[in-house]
Amino acid sequence: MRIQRIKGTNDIFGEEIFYWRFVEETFRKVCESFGAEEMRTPIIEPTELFVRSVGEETDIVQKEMYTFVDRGGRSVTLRPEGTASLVRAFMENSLVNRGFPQRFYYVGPMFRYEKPQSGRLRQFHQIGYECIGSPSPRADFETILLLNTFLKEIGLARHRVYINSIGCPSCRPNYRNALKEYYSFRYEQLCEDCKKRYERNVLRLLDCKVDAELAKSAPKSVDFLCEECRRHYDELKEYLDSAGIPYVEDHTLVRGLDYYTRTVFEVRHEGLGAQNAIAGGGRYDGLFEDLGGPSIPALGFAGGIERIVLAMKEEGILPPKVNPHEVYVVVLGKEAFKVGVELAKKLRERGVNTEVEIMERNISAQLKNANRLGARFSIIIGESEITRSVVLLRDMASGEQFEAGIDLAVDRVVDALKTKSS
RNA sequence: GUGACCAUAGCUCAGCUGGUAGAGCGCCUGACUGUGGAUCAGGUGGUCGCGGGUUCGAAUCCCGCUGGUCACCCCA
Repeated sequence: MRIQRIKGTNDIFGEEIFYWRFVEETFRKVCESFGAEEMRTPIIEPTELFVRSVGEETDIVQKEMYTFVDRGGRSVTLRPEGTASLVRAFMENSLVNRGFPQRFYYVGPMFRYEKPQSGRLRQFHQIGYECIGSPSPRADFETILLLNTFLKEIGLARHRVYINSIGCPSCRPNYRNALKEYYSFRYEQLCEDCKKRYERNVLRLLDCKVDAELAKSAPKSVDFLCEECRRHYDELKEYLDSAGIPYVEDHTLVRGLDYYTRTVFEVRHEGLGAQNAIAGGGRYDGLFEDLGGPSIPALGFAGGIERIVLAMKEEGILPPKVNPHEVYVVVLGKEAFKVGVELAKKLRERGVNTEVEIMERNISAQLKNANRLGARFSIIIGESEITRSVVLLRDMASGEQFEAGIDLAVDRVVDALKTKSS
């Protein structure tokens, strides 16, 4: 058997690549329009980084990380998410000195050892954004606004923004106790997994699908918020309302990463199936300290490119495409090839994507190839053209063709492409 | 990690209750020896995912493995 790709990974090419480029380029554009700069961090990090940030008890750390020992005996991990790396990089490069706030975005592959299904792969790709330094709900608002703007630019319509507040270290213990009390009376009704969660992390009980009914009438985190958290949450909603950004309060929304404080949010798409969260994030005011740094408030989100692309397809959104074969240069013979190469060079300098025949085929096969590739024009160069210093210009759509001097041919093709495509 | 369904030509699939492979599309060639897209003719193409078992005989039945898909779990 031939070697095949690793389970849960994908080759991306052809039509698919245009969706990806559109998502990535739109994200870059939107982030930069909000004042964010790009950051690229290694995809491999010390295992410790994720254990301390994402949380020892989380599923990600417990069973989903690509962790191995390198040749130097160090435990390293393929990043399962982007925030930890960015925070690490922020501290390691002393970026505090640049003042606040600082907005960053990133694009790249993440790795989680899970069983693949629709919208879930072992190597998947995220676009992410982090806003560092502001404790204000205005930062939360702006971050959600940015995400919303991006999704709108992509063209998505059938998605919803869900928000919740899970409090801070001072008020969450109260809530946790209330939840424990609530579930202690219903312990026997819980599914096996939830019985374990009851001990480890009660908050997780809320997003269990088996016990969803119980979660509906469970105590809500928003009812246990301290004064500060309460004000923060209310103000965020005020800004969202004022800006006309639609959202739904979901009191069962708790995220699977331990570093979140106060605001958490998620965007779900209705056309997607089980894995319907296309983006998610929240505030992480304690993360810098958890990683041994100063206390710096921050928040951010990540979106899954694969899932966003699925959502686009679901809604019938087509990305812009690039035709790498606008012009096909048909050459008949060695001298014609030399002339064709020169002509192609001039066209490329004018920004026209041009392919020159290198298979030494007959004219019929070359035109057939040009047609298949979707060339708008073919330029035919044979011996009779060379002796008269002309080329044949063929419009592939109409089949019309005429002779032109080489320099004139370049101008005419460039003009024709310009008028047609605009 | 658990479960269900699936795995035949480059692609989409057929192959009924076991008798050692077929279609459409694609690709190549020709009709059209310097003209593509339509049509027609011909050609290329598969140790039927891998390994084992039952059988005179397995693509077809059974078991295992690998991979895919979907769901659980969790998340992007």
